[in-house]
Amino acid sequence: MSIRQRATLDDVARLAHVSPKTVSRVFSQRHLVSPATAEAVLAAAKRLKFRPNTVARNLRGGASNTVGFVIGELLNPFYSTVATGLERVLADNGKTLIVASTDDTAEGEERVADTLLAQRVAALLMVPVGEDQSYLEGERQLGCPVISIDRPARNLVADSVVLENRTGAFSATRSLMARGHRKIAYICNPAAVYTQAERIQGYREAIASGGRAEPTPWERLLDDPAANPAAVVADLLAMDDAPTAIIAGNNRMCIGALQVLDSLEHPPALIGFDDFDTADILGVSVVSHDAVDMGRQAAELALERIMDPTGFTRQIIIPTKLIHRGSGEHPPYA
Amino acid sequence: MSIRQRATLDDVARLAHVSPKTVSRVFSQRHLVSPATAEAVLAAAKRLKFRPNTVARNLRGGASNTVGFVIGELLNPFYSTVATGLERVLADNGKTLIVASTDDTAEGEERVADTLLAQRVAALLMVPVGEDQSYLEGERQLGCPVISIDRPARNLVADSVVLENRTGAFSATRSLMARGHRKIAYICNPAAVYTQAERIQGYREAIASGGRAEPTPWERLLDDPAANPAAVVADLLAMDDAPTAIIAGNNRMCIGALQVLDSLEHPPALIGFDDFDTADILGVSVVSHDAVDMGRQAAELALERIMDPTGFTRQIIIPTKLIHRGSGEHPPYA
DNA sequence: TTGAAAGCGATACCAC
DNA sequence: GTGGTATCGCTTTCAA
Repeated sequence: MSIRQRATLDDVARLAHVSPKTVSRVFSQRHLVSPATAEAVLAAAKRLKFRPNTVARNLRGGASNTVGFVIGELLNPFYSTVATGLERVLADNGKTLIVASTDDTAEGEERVADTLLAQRVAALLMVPVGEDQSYLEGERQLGCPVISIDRPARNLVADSVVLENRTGAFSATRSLMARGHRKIAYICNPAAVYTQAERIQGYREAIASGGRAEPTPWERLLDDPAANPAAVVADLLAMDDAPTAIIAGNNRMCIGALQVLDSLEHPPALIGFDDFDTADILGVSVVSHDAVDMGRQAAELALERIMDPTGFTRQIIIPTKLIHRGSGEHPPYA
Repeated sequence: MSIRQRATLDDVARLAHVSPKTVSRVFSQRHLVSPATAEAVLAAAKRLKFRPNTVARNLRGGASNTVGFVIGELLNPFYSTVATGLERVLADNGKTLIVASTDDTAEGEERVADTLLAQRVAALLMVPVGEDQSYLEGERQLGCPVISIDRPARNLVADSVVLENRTGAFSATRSLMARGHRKIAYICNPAAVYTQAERIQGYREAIASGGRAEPTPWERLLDDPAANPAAVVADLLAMDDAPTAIIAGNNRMCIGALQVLDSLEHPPALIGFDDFDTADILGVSVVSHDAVDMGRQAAELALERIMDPTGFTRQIIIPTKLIHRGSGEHPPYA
């Protein structure tokens, strides 16, 4: 199984008896070449199995046709869904998507961003993990736009696309209150991220709007990746003054809660954040959003910035929506 | 917010009063440069915010440090899970992952593969969609290895990583038979893909091993993306001779079946293919597999082939495992 | 409409 | 240890 040589533009030119430049034109500005010449060139290209090299092509321009996406963990369905939206828009615009994971660490983020920048991505999309993205400021000034997804970047001028977290949590809480709940818990893990800070805020505002001044004793803001969601819920329910309703700050906590609630005769009401496949079967009410659209909008923002790196930065807010499926609509059982 | 120029290796050389070649060495073969010179170069590089350009670097070598992954739909958790495994191994080996979706069409596959090959990916990983991948034969001979994931490529010499589909379906069927089931249905959509062909085969073999020669009347092999899984199940259950157990050939069909079964007092037994997040909560027995590992193995195969494009192709089989959770272990209710 | 020549940013080969 | 020089594959002036 021998390895042949790859044909270059020059090879094609030679075979077609034209100059390299003409071949180049055939593959980029066909209309500037006479039909006869073009045909001859294409025939030669075909015979040699010639394929233009995008990399060499972009070497001139400075930036490539690739866009980087720095993500915590592709395994997380939320991010892979965002990636789907990104990829669709980018592909439609002749760009390809490079994905790189940070393992959810700040060092990982910087390392990975570095790799992507070395590839001269035309734009850098990222879900920030670290506390500080100022290390990207130089690149931004060098013309590589940065778009922050799901959480705003810190100490860096960057466009961002985030969810309507606060309002989402607020509505969920108010919805429970409207059904008579007064003892509403909020559980999440990890808690030290922008999205949770916002959601907690929304929860607290709703609680406060009900006349309660001090924070509730039912907040469980964990920050231990190893923590067992089910145990947290079990603890809450064992309280003397147990909550009659629970808001789960994310997917994992919601599913963890379900494991406990499933076996109860009179479970507390439950509303999750982030929709999931079997939520309708399980009758779980959730604060939902369109993550594909989030990716799409981020990609469009990126394309816009690639065209024009100057101009004011923008923040796009993706709406959230409370979906009623039963688990969050019954009154307190006590 | 002015756009500055990006510093090149030459700029650094000039500032450090050394030749470009020396700068190059500092960034690739540091040990060949005297510590003093290296330090001076690094200082200059830092001042100019110099970052080596991977693209230009790879221009010489012929192939890049990128690996392409052609996928039907990143939205499908199975594929995004595979992508996770891929990315981890590739990142550990200094390669970056480019993902591109085909929208599950053969034309899409070819178009997307073309884009990736034009980027000179060092290897092409793909979940084949079309009926024929012979169009890649030329590239393979040109030194770009192709690794087929989840289904073997057709008319193309390529390594592949697939699941133990047949045995998985066989075990599931036998397990149901061991619990007294004789009327076992198999439902899937789409049916015209390798994985389903294999699983159906395993199902039939198990049925045959029970002494039944002719095919069962409970096979529902659909090929209509718009078909409603729940309706298929409802139809089955409405039969005079309704099945007492159902095997769902994939995730979507399994969840569709659940929607119907959930409301029945004496539902038929159910075993799904592909695990999912809430399967344990719902008590759904499934034929499970490790998709992250699948990606990992595919990536390792790719790296191996990049090093040595010759040699025999291999097929790696990822084991499947029947997980008992209740839905598939009860006897027939009739 | 077509072509010659000079890069793009880095590396490799070969001297010193 | 260090430096010239050609080169990777293509595109962009600028002429013809």
